[in-house]
Amino acid sequence: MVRKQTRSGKVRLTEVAKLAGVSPITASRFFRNPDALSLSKRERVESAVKELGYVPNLAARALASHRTEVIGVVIPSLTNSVFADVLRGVYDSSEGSRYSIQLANTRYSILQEERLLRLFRAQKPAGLIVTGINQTAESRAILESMNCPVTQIMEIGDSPVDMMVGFSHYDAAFAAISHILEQGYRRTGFLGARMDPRVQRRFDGYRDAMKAAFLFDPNLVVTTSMPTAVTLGGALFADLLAKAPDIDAVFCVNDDLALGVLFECQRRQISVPRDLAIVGFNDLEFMAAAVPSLTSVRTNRYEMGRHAVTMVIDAIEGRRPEQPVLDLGFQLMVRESSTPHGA
Amino acid sequence: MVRKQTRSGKVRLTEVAKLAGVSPITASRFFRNPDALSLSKRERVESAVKELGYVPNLAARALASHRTEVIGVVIPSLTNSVFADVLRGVYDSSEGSRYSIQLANTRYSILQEERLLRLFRAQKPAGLIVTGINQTAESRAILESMNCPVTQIMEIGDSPVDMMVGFSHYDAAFAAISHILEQGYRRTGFLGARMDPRVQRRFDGYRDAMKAAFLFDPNLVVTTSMPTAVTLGGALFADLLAKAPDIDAVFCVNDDLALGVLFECQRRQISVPRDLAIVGFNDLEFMAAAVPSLTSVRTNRYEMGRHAVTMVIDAIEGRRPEQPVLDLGFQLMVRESSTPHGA
DNA sequence: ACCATTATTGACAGCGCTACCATCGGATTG
DNA sequence: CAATCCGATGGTAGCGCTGTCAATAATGGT
Repeated sequence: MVRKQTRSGKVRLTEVAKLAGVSPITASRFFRNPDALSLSKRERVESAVKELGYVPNLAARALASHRTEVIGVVIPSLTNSVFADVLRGVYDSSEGSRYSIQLANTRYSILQEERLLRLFRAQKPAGLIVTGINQTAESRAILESMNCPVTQIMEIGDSPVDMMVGFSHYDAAFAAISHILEQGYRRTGFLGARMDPRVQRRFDGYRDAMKAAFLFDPNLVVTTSMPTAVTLGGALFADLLAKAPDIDAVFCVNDDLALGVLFECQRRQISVPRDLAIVGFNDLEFMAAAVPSLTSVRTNRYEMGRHAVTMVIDAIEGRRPEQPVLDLGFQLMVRESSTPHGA
Repeated sequence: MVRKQTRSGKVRLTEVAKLAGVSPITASRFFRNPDALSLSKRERVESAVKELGYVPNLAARALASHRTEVIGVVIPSLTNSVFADVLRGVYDSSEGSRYSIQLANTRYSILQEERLLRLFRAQKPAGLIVTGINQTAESRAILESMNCPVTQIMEIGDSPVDMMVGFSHYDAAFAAISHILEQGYRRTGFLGARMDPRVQRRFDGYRDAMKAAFLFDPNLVVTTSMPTAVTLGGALFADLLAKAPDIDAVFCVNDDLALGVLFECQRRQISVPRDLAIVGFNDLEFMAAAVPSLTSVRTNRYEMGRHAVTMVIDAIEGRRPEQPVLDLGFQLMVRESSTPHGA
């Protein structure tokens, strides 16, 4: 029975209303605000919807209501597995809700970001999730003019456009370096790739922690604007060794680099952690499996994605969080690669 | 000047038409089929669009035209970095086109896939990209009823719904095993996680290659339905060693497992490749960086994403490829982990 | 020069839904 | 019991765009 109607062509809301014996507008309300209907009508509409296999026409809905049920997500990279985790959280949270996700990729270009935001504005999204806090002035203006909830993710800062969920990269790096220093290492190198704003803040944390111990030395720092890669970790480490042969520890801005360093050490017969400590960032799954296991800073990427969507949806539906900035923190995962005397 | 109009509110096509001195429908045609306009009108409309900062209302367009410019992409996982690469290709190809991507995640459930396809049907996408060739009968029926170009990706098979781009997982695994056997290894184990259809076909390739050499032994096979992970690679390898202590090689269905095996070998002081050969699948970036470097089967994931989108867009616009099935092949990347006597 | 044919253009009528406001009955109040 | 209010429901009028088809201008062939 269902089948026949479905096949015969489109079922409109009018048909549903007719079958349920209500006006189209009442049937419409069934979807947008079911609580406003009396129980009897609600049931009749519901069964009519089921019987006819009605599927709302989203375009018509958007046109008539001047709203969409799309949440835009702007991230800088699809390659970086960090964002894969965030996206998993985003999609997990959006499933089951009425909202769908529209993804856009800036490739780490703030101009591209501006362009994408302009595109999004034309689509009138119900909410928006953007990465980081370093938007251009124009981008911020667009965001503020959009008149929809916005969540900035990955890091937190002082002047949210609207809401934020993230953590302090500075603090995380500072904590990692403090741990290294506590273990007795003095000459800790810094390896950085793709120096985006968040990586830059990790560097600041490194620098300040080292300076606080009067151990900062520019020769210990090797960075590149190239995108990160395991191979690159080995290469940067080789550069670092050339500049500062006496290093006894390396802080890598991400785990790929750290793995590359570990492999390079194996190649050069450098004993980890005896001759060299290695600390990474993000705590990807392989860090615990490596031999020796690699210390890292765990970041709650999946939760970031989940919360970002939840916060946006809540705000869309009028339930604004009392705390617009959510700090998800980080955990220092101390493992063999930085504990020469055991953990 | 642009600014004032933009800010003042919505600019509709009517306004553009008025400024250009043409009828609204002519202005509309400027977007859908500019070649149908005379040069003078085209130029007038174009400059009016620019001057007013006109942005089309997609909802109205979709409602009036009964079409959208959305390409649906259905993949089984966001975690698996294999799909991250595919998605990169997908997004790269779609940028610059008029089409936008709508992503959906089945979590390896063909029932979820069915549900998602039903959702997509309601949205009338312009094209669709789905993963694999193992859809349910119902899913196939939906796909066929959708009346839009469909590309199946990741693998190829005999009865495409419409188009296909992928490679033979069977052949790839067969080639990998042939290489291992050529190197003189006899007892090659098989490690498999998340035995989805494509992984199953890799197993078939392994099994047949081993059988052809009269070396197949069920004790050499360890699989699990758990999702893949580096740690899991180590665990599965431990199981395998327990079942068959005399193995001299391991074929892993993906690179994460292979890396886990390598680490486990380091832990157990098993020399690779002298005591054990390791071969992975996909050729993620770290495989070349590992010590020893790890042999793998390179699959062209980024290109798969790119081609899938290109093929779908071409088909939407009436340029159907003469060859609906595109085999992107694979490359065996022979490295230290499987060449005891040097490469 | 005339007619057939093709390139351009425009008028009209919706697409399917919801915003807005009006209505109506019943509960609440003094 | 009238006045008031509120919750539930319906009528009307578009949202901004494009499909369809008719009208017109331009072109070419004889």
